[in-house]
Amino acid sequence: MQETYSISELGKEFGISTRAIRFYEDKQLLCPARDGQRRIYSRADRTRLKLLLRGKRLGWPLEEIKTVLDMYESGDQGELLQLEYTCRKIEESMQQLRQQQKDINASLADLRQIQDRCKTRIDRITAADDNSKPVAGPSSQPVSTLEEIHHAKR
Amino acid sequence: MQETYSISELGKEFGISTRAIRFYEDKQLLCPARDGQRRIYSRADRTRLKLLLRGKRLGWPLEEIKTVLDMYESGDQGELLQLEYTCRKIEESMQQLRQQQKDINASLADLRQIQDRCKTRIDRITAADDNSKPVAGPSSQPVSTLEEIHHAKR
DNA sequence: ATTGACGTTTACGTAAACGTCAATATACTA
DNA sequence: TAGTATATTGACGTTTACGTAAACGTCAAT
Repeated sequence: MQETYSISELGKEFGISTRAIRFYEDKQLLCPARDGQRRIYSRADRTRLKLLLRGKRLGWPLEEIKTVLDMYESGDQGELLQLEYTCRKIEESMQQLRQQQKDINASLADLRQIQDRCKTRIDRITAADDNSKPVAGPSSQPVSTLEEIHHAKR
Repeated sequence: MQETYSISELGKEFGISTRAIRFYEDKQLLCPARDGQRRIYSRADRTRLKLLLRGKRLGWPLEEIKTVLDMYESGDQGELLQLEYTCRKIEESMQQLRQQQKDINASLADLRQIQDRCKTRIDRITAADDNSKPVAGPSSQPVSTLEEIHHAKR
C-alpha cells in the first residue's frame, strides 16, 4: 500500500474528477501537503476523502460533512467547552443517521411490496401465455403506504 | 382525518414552503386536482408528498424520487416489458438503499468511537478539576478508520 | 526541440432546488 | 364596499456542487 498519492490517482480510485477533489480542498474538506505546486495526498488525506464520499452517498451537504470530518480530528483534544460542543454535535449527527435508517427500512418494505406485485403480475401474464402453470403463491398482505396511494385514485 | 387538503395545510404539516410544493408539481412529482385555479390535494397526494420527503431525507434527487413514485403506481398494470423494466429499476433502488445502510452503520460506528474519546477526555478534565474521582472505565479499542486518519499527522 | 502526460490557477457556465418578490384573482368578513 | 386572508402564475435571484475551457508550468521520452 502506498504512502502518498497524486490527485489523479485518488480520482481514479474513487471514480471522481480531479476538479471535484480540488473543489473539496477549496471548501476546506481536504488540505494535502505540497511539493512546490503539486498536491501530495497522505493516507490520512485519502481516508478523509473516503469518509467524505461516504457522507455524500448519504446525501449530506459538504458543509455538514466538513463539520463531522473536523470532529474526527478534534475529538481528543481541546478544552472542555469545545469537547462538550463536539459531543452534542455528534449526538445530532447520530440522530440524523437513525432517522435515515428508519427511512431506509420503510423504503425497502415498500419496494419489496411493489416488487411483489410486479412479479405476481408478470407471472400471471407469462402463465396466460403458455397457459399451463396455475397462479397462486403467497399473495402480499395489504399494508399502509401503498394502499393509501392507490385508494383515492382519480 | 381529512379527505382533502389545501396547499398551505400540507406545507404546515410537513414543514415545507408552498413554493416547494408547487415546484414538485412543476417537476411532475405531484398532480393535485383543481377547484378552478386552486389546488386540492387528496389523501393519495398527501401520501405521495410524504414519500417524496422520505426520499429527500435520504438525499435522493427529485428525478430519482419521481421514478420511484411512478413505480408505485405502475407496479400492477401495464405490459410485460414495462413490468420487467420496473422490476429491474426496483432492484436498483433497493441496491442503493442497502449501500446506504452499510454507510450508515459504518458512520454510526465511527461516531460512537469519537464520542467515546470525547467523553473520556471530558471525564479526565472534570476529574482533574475536583481531583478526587479516579479515571478508568473501559477504554475504546483502536479500530480502522479513526486510527488511519490520526496516524499520519503532519 | 518537440510531443505528451500530468499538474497548476483563474474564471465563467450550469443544473438542481428552491427563495423571493410582484401582479393578480377569489372568498370571506366587517 | 373595503379590507384581510389565501390563492394563483410568472420572473428573477440564490446556493450548492461541481463541469468546462483557457492559459500556463514541469518533466520524461522521442
